[in-house]
Amino acid sequence: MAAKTDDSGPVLPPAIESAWGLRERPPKGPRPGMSVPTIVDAAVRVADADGLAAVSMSRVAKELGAATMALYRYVGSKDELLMLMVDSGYGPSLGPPGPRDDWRTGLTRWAWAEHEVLRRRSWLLHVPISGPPITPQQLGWMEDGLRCLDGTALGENEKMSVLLLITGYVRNEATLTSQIAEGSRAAGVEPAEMMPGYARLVGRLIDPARFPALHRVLSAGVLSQDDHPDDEFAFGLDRILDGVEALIQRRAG
Amino acid sequence: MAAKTDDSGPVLPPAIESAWGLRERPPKGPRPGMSVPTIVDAAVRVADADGLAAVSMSRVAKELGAATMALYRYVGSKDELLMLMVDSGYGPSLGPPGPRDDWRTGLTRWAWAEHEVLRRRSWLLHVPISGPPITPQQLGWMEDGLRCLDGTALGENEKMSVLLLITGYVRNEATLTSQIAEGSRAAGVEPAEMMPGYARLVGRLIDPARFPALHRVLSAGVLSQDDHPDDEFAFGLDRILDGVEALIQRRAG
DNA sequence: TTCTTTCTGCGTATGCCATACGCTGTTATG
DNA sequence: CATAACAGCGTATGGCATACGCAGAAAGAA
Repeated sequence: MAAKTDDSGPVLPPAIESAWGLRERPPKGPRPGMSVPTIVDAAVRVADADGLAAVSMSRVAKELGAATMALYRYVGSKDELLMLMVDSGYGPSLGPPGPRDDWRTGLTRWAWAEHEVLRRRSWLLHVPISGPPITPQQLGWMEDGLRCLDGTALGENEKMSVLLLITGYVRNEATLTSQIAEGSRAAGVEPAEMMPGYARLVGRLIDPARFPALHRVLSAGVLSQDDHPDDEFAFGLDRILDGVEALIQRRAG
Repeated sequence: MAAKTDDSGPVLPPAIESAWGLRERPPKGPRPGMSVPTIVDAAVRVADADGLAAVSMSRVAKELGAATMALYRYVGSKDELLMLMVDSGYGPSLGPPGPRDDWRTGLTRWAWAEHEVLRRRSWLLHVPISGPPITPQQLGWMEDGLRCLDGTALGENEKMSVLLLITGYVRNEATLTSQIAEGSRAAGVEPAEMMPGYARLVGRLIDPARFPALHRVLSAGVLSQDDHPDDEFAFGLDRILDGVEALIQRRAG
């Protein structure tokens, strides 16, 4: 009744609490043979090596030389493990922007950092996200993004909207390129041949009379040429930041 | 060797070919008791009623009064069924924009149409997408989007980028609101209480010294107030279209 | 010391899932 | 009326997450 200023509210699963450094080792009982971070690291190792689909409780346990059910002493469910994998997979945030950087420089750096993480660990895109972030490093990334907008005249809600907009864009773009990579691996085709193959397929399927605009796109050979995907990313990002800039100007004026 | 101008290229699964109206009924053998559309409709009915997780081959078969394995005479795999479910779930596209509409009016209408579909059928967001669209109605939506940009000076590749940008935004925004809805249902909480609960939780977890910007957001009560989510959507959409407008102006000038 | 509590590790079992395989019966054509 | 080509589907396989409860370890209480 008197102990903690708990405020009640939603209760965090034990494994997540341990990610926040709360929760000490219980006084009795045998010494734990593993720990939440050990398990999460093993799971990340599996995902890095063989993709998210290979991450099963039994596979992670095997990676640790333990039995499947032993893991459940540390994580409440596979979903919980996935949440912790995301937190660990993103890694620590970059830290706040340099003091001389304007918001656009900062957010550009921020977006590229996430872009890079998702390029290296595309399995992060396949983890079903079930809600807003509650893990320490995830919130660290959010903090960094907010810091970039510190000097602007945006309202706090607008800052959040801007971050959501950008992170959403980064994830979408990463999803598209990872789909090409994974599709080419599955079909045993060169990645550079994926989009041309797709263009030929669609061209064979559609009637130019019913899909004139699409037919024009195909005829232009747009899907067949290989723009460097990083240029494509930078292009779209600048489009979005232009929109943000317009908003910031208006709020400042 | 001489028959069709086939061009070879990737081969389409039979069920997808049937969605394009290719593929006639074979001359011999018993009359089929069902059809690809029947199965897809049943699957969509299950998803509408109980969510995507409830869509299993056996559940869909039960819906049709058939045995599980009977479905495999019509669809090659569950993934194929999912692809067809997406095509059917989106429904037919709106059709091209009115002849007097400018690109911005057209794309706004286009984005809101997808927004509405995803609001009604949030399970569409949970279907893992494995590549660019190859089904008729999906390509119909793409055609409509391209038509909106017909009068502009954008290159064909830029038109595609713009559509990808917008559809990505629509899906992201829909994902966020659907997460709130699903989370509240899972936790047995009023939807309006979700974000305030989240804000309290994060406030309890973070150290204001290490997360100053985030702390400021929480103090502003931003996450607690219930902006009408449609306003939020419209706001972000306008931000993106501002960016597009800047691009179109530059190309026109 | 010995007993008790509380924990860890994990073997077993349950119930779900997608789907490979092969049998039975149907249909239209030769 | 024989036969080829197909539809329906029963059965079996191998995967999965995870509920449950037991055996033994550690640390405090007696």
